[in-house]
Amino acid sequence: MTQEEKLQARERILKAALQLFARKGFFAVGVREIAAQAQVNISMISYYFKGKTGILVTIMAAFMDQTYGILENAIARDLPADPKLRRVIEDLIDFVQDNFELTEVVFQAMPLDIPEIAQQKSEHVNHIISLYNDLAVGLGLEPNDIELFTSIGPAMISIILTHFRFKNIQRQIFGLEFNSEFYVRYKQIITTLILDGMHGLARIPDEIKELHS
Amino acid sequence: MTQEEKLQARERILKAALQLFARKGFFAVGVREIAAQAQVNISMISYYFKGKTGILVTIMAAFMDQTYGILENAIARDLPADPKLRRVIEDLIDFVQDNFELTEVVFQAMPLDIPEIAQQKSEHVNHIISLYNDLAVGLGLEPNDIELFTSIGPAMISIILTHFRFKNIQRQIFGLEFNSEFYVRYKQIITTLILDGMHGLARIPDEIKELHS
Amino acid sequence: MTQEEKLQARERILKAALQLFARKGFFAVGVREIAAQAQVNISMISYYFKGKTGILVTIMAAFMDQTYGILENAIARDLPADPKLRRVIEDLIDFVQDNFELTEVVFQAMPLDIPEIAQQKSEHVNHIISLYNDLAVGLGLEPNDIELFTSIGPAMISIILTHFRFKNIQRQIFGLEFNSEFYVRYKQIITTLILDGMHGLARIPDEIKELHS
Amino acid sequence: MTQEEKLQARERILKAALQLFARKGFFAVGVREIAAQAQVNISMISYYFKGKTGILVTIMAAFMDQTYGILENAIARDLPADPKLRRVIEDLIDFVQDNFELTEVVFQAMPLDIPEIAQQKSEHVNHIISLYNDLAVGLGLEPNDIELFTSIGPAMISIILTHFRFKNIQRQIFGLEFNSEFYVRYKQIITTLILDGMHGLARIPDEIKELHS
DNA sequence: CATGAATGAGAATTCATTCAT
DNA sequence: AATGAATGAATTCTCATTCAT
Repeated sequence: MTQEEKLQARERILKAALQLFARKGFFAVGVREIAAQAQVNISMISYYFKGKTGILVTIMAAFMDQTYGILENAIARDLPADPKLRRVIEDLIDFVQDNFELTEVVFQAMPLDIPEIAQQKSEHVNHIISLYNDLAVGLGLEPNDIELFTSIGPAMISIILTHFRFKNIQRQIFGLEFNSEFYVRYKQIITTLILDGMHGLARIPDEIKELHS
Repeated sequence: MTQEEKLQARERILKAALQLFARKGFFAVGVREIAAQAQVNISMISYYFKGKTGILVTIMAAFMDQTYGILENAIARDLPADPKLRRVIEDLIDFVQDNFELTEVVFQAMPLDIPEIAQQKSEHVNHIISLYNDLAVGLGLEPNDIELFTSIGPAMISIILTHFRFKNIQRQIFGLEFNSEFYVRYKQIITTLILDGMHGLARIPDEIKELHS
Repeated sequence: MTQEEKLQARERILKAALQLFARKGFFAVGVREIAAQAQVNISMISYYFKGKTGILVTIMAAFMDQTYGILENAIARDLPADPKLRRVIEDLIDFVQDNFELTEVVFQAMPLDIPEIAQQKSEHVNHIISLYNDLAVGLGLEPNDIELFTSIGPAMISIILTHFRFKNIQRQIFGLEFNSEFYVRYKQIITTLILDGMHGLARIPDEIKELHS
Repeated sequence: MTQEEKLQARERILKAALQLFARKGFFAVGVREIAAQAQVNISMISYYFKGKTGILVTIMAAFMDQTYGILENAIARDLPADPKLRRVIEDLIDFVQDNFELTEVVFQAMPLDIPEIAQQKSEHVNHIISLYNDLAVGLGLEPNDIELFTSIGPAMISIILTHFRFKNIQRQIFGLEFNSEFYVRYKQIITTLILDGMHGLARIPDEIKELHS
């Protein structure tokens, strides 16, 4: 047990940091707080991660590793476009539900000026856009339509994430229980919202043509 | 001029804080930095706002004042459901575009543990849900379907906001110019996405019925 | 009195730092120690000097300002070479005696890797060499003989400084009192040592010629 | 080879410490840095030297051992005073050139408040003064003229050392190459400077007598 | 209204050393 | 003999705020 605990010091720090960053934001959390929650000596944070920012870098890397795997698997599936997109969305919902804190921290960090993660940020965006292109073609959208991607790309994940971000506030206000039944319906709502929305987008050019004729 | 500038000290602080909070996050910004950018003595922040958190409270209040006005006006319009929703979305896009920093700061702050703004946060959610109900009915959705609201309510605004959050990153990576032409198309994309998505949602119950028959 | 003390906070920090740096070395002294001795809040050090290294930068600048003045005055005197050099040396001894800590700190810092003072260091050396050239000519030495300068230039000041560096050790060991009588003789010893040494140097070329003939 | 390297761990620590202490000063260097440069585990420093200060004590002892040998050999030579002093100086220059880091570290440490080396420091000074007396007599100077010794004793070594201390700065500024040709001339300059200076000192009493007559 | 020096608590990090393995 | 994780004290610096002027 002691053996086991000692080996897990690094992991405990990561877990504690994830919880705290997600709840309070990266800059609002101090290393003392992380160390206390991880039941670890404060110095261990610099020892393992070379500073508070190092934890964030590690978190970003973990997020990217995991999401790429999920998305690539989903896209590789041999399915028609609609069910494939539906599966991608469902997988993403599962992922965000299972890794809400991870996702939240990353999305909080993305638009902030934190030089240490600038490179990871652009790598991530580049990676995501290549995956998006694969999906877009199947849905009748133009690939490499960067403007379209910048309009809806980040929106896809944020639609999902936002629900989880506001879960706590909504639980307090509405007294809702977000149980598994809720999430069965939630998945249906979100997949419908996105799929029908995307189909609508695919029709836009025609409508414009009609408009102009 | 000097006279005028002196009178604007409070405004300069607000403007500087808005910029910095949006770019770096509330906790990452110090009062010294705000004071420097506002070209104001540090003490003025405590003097005018009773502390750094006071600035945030003021910002939250300003956001709420403005958005309620816009939404209430939009909803009061005598229009069919679809065009009305379209106008609401367009108005929101205009608002976020014109007040990106304000919106960004508020959305950053919403899920964070900051006691001083807790009350404002729940007031805001309650207000929004009542406005949502008015719109939902017109679209054939059940009013007071809290579960549906918690699923898509926050998503609506975040779809829009996320674009603006990632604008800077995307500008750097893709070299895109987000000019007025872009935003004409952007509005069309987002309204289509949301309207078609919402219509899809309105059909769900029927599909389920068919499924069960 | 309180008035006066408050205004002197910056000066008290400088004085305390000077004493401590001279006695223990720059890196061996902590800001807490400086603040305690200066009877000043620790934060004041960052406030006035932007950090511990900032104190060193200020000290370096003060040393350079003062020594340039002295040397330029000495060199501008309308005197034959020998008495002029003698006066320069006597002025330097007076300066080091009056400003031992200042000189000691600067000479300790000169050969150390401290990036923040790198520029000051090279400015200083460049300035000194131009002053040296003026003196060299009068003594029958080649000006711009960089090799000669690098051999004896730093030695001149260190001859003087070293006495003061070892004063404390020697006082403890030999029980000497270094009073004003001592320094009258000291001046005579050092000026003789240097003048006769420099004259010897001026004769070297001839001796070499003789050697080669 | 691995075997050999392992046995040299202690030596590698000493060598690394010497380099770093000389370049950055004793207190500016941390054990981690030493261990890293020596490619040795951090604990080894405490293991072999009982702490960072232990390295300094070892360095001081090594310096004293070596210099005493050199000076005693030089003084034991059966030569007239002038050539003997010249040889002493040349031997010292050779020593400092070959052991610059050792000398630099010791001279840096001499005036600093480090209790662990206080005893070594006074032993050293006592030893040096006895050697000085032997030389002084031959040059026509009074032995046991402590005042004279305190004036010029430390100066002798510092004249030499200072050149090496400022070598790096001067190399950067003047682009000089300090090759073996330079040091042939350097030896001539320094021996002349010191010998002629010392002869001048030997004449002082006469001049004073003449002055008073 | 405005200043800016001053405060003291708290920030992150680095330190030399120890200890179980 | 050697490792490297762990410690806790100490490091420098920054924080938001206050107060006398």
